[in-house]
Amino acid sequence: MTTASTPTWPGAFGAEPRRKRRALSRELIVETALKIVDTEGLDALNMRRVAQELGTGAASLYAHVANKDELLALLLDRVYGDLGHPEPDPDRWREQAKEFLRQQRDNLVSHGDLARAAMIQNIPTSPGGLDAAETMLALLRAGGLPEQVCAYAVDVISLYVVATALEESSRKKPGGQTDERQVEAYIGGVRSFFSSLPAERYPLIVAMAGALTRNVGDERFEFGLDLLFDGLVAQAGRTFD
Amino acid sequence: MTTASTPTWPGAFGAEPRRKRRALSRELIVETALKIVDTEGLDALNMRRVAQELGTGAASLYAHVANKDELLALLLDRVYGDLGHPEPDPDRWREQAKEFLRQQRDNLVSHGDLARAAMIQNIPTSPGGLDAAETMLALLRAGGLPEQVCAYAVDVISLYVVATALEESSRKKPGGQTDERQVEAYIGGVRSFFSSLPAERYPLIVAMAGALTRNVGDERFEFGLDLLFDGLVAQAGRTFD
DNA sequence: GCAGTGAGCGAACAGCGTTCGTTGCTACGA
DNA sequence: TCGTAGCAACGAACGCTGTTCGCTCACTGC
Repeated sequence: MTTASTPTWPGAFGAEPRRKRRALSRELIVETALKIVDTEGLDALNMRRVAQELGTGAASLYAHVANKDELLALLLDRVYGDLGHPEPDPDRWREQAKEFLRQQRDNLVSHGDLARAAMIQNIPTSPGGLDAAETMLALLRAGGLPEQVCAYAVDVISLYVVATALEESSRKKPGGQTDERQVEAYIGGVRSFFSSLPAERYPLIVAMAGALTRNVGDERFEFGLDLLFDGLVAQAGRTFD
Repeated sequence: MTTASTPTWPGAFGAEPRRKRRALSRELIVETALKIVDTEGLDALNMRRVAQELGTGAASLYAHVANKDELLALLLDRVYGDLGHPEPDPDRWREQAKEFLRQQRDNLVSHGDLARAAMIQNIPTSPGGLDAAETMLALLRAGGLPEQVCAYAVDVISLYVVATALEESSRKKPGGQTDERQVEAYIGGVRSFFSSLPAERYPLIVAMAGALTRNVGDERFEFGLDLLFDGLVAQAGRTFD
């Protein structure tokens, strides 16, 4: 059931941290799980760890959350729920859409490698995910694109955002803050790997090692966005059936 | 080490299936694992299951394979190794590239939900993956696209292929063959879910439920390919630095 | 014919998600 | 004010996972 009974909260907030019976709730569990993902990464997230953080046992969580998959879905829903939903303006739809997607990506990368969970869950079924899809569809429709083009496009685009977020997050240790040194070291490692390959077999990869690992701010992400929207506009005249 | 010592193969092929000491090898293990993924899906793949299939224990596999991650990498490498690599023709580069990507996708979807493993492994480091990247780069360069555009594009494109394969495979039960009935049932379920949503909050999703779940052959995949290549050509004039 | 080497292997470990049966607090009715 | 019903919380356990540890023993080179 989605409606958890309202949690009782006896006494002042945080007054008795070690009272025997803590007041658990979906929200508290999701909050705690998100904190773990933020600081230690998705791999460190397990039911026992969440329970430990709440000073209880894993079994207690199952009164509020069906299973780990549902917990992950709730995490994603929470992250997608943090998005602002602009009013579509036909004159600015493209920039609005790009801004919306930037926000979506930033939200994801700010929560460790949570994007990895989003990658598996391909079709949005949670309120937050549906809200995001609805907003994106509205922006595309505001651009005057045909219905079927919008339908196909919304899939490709959100896929790109999630995948980019995943790639971005994989460059950072689960530690947390954007240590520029860390990212640079990772990129450098990949570049030297490409450079070290046999040039007879991989001439282009070797020659383009620099271009392939270029990492200047959000240039890569922005390139993909422009590519997608240019392609989208070019496909606008396409007919179906 | 990548060079496994040449496996001894005593007697005729399959002559003594129940001799005490089986001749294991990387190839045999990979082959067996791939068979399991094909027939039962990626979730059913574990070391004990592979060992059981080979009539031995899980521990025996670790003499040939470092760990499960390496096994997955080997599986992916094998699948990517099955690709044909066309000679780039500047007059036909776009159609060649599209055909190459279709092949890539078909290879992936023909092996259950193996694409899920490919999704995590973002940067190709195995011979097969590098071969695919090299070929794709050659095709893009044959199109006369700038170096940095090719570098960014090869990432976005291969991402799209893998993600599409993943989505496709998630529509089938691990059972195996493309049961059209099954896919239709899945799609229908998603469509009716979209239709059943509250129209006040999700007007576009409800109205476009049909378009969003349209599944006519490879139209969806081809749409994405055309979108990407149109966008790519549009981005060709872009300058960097 | 024999010693030595290393693959094969059973057993075990630590960790995972999840379930079971019990406990004990809390809110409510008598 | 007391008793009790209901249910969240909980410890322990189950079955599964990937992986490691030594022992065994068949094959190889001498």
